[in-house]
Amino acid sequence: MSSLSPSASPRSSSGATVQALRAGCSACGMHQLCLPMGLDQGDMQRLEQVINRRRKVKRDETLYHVNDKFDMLYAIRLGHFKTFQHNPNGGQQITGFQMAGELLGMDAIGAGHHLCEAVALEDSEVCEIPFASLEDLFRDMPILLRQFHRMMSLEISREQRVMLTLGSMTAQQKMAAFLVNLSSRYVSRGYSSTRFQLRMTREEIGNYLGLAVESVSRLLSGFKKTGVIDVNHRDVELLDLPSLRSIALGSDPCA
Amino acid sequence: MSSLSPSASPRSSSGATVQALRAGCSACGMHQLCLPMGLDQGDMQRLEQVINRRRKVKRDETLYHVNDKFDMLYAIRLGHFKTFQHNPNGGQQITGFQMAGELLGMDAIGAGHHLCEAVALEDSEVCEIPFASLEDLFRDMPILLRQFHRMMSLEISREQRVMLTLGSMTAQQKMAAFLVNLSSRYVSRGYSSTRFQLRMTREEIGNYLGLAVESVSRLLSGFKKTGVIDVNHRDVELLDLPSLRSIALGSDPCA
DNA sequence: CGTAACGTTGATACATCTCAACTACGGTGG
DNA sequence: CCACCGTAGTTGAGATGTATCAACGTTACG
Repeated sequence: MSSLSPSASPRSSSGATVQALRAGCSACGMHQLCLPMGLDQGDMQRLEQVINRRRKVKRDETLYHVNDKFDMLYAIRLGHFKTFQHNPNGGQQITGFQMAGELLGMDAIGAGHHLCEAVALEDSEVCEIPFASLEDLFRDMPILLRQFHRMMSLEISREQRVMLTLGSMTAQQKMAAFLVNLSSRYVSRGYSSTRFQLRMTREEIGNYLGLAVESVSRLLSGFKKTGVIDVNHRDVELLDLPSLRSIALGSDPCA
Repeated sequence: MSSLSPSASPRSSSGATVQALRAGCSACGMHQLCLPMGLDQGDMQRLEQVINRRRKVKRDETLYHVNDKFDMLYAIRLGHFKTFQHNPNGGQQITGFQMAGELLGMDAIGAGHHLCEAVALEDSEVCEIPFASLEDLFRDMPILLRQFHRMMSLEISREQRVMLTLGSMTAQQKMAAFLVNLSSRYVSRGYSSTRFQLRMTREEIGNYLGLAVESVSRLLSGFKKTGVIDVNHRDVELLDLPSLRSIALGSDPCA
């Protein structure tokens, strides 16, 4: 593929499309969750200027590989990703599922190159944010800096919750916690808290939670049988969110 | 206890002691690992000025609790800590063991209050760094900012490695990886790569690795029997670091 | 329409936990 | 200084949650 298609030029007859492509943070539905949170109009425009382009990433396509040089952060504009580390046996350990408004690549700042791989779970779109330019903005945009620190910190605490899950929960608790977590993240994006589609395979869920595929399947079937959820393929409905929460907390109301 | 002992006053006949107490980052052995890494003399002094005091934390004493308001980061000057989350059953899930030169509290920036608890594993000492003052310094100390980002990022990738450990390793691999990790951290602090003291109990190791105490004990005994390590209580010697590494990677040379 | 990836369900195996008994150590008070 | 006691650690035997193996159903897609 060519690195720059002709239509990337700003002058074009189809103004609307280009506008949409050029449209930056202010027009993005994720801007209260993402890096521009809290910025005024002027600062947001300055931020938009450093985002050199938006990039479409097709399903199963890799956004970055392990050992790729780090120079960009990626803000997910649309779609879902998974990030994973390679374990020594050639397998992978998924460290997170990311959705619109979340930032990818923060783990690479320290090492200068990527330590994990990010793959799109569906056709997606990210904003490329050159980190060097972002650092320049930090100098005189303290609100932006603060939001960046917030996002890094939230990533740290997210991972701590995953450790808690992996280290001290039963399979059933893990599964319930996983569904509850997805639910709350969709809520904060304006979607239903009870109905959503799983963007990942059972195998990916199992990998993430430290469970076998078969266990994931059995657990979902079990939840369905006891009526706390309904599942058909990737479509999930959380019929009894409170019960699901209490299962996650270790008290099984249906035991 | 009184909040300020008389000897905290700068004027004192025992100049050396006071000097040591006042002495900031430049005199601290950890300064190439910690926040001041890469700063010139002047910048380091400005950083020292915002560190309002050093605080001793006795063994088993809590540095901060869950829900404590966040306003400080803590740089460990001396000693060891554990951080843990509370799991719903009243237990804890240890999310990390921290040693000198490492930063505590970064996970609280996002929420504004602490989400985990930090407890000293031995008599320790930390530098209190008011985060608001640190943010002020960031404005005109880009090198400091960069190092801060590095440290946050490294924390994210550290946690990802723990996820890999918890999610896809056998008990034996976890234990080997744990020892190898401690080893490498002691090396970068100038200590032996093969001889060190465990600062935590078997129970804490097990909790961290998602294993029962008894399993930890059996694994250590097993390693001792096959000659890859020597253990006596908290004293460990890694007799065959390469073997230990390959056990961690999944290939057991002694199987 | 065929094929491969995905998902489900059952039977069995096994890694690790749990329970239990015991030992060793370190601090404390007599 | 010694005896005591509680905590930490070890080891064994048995229980169990989850993985593994195997067979099969289902969906998506070329």
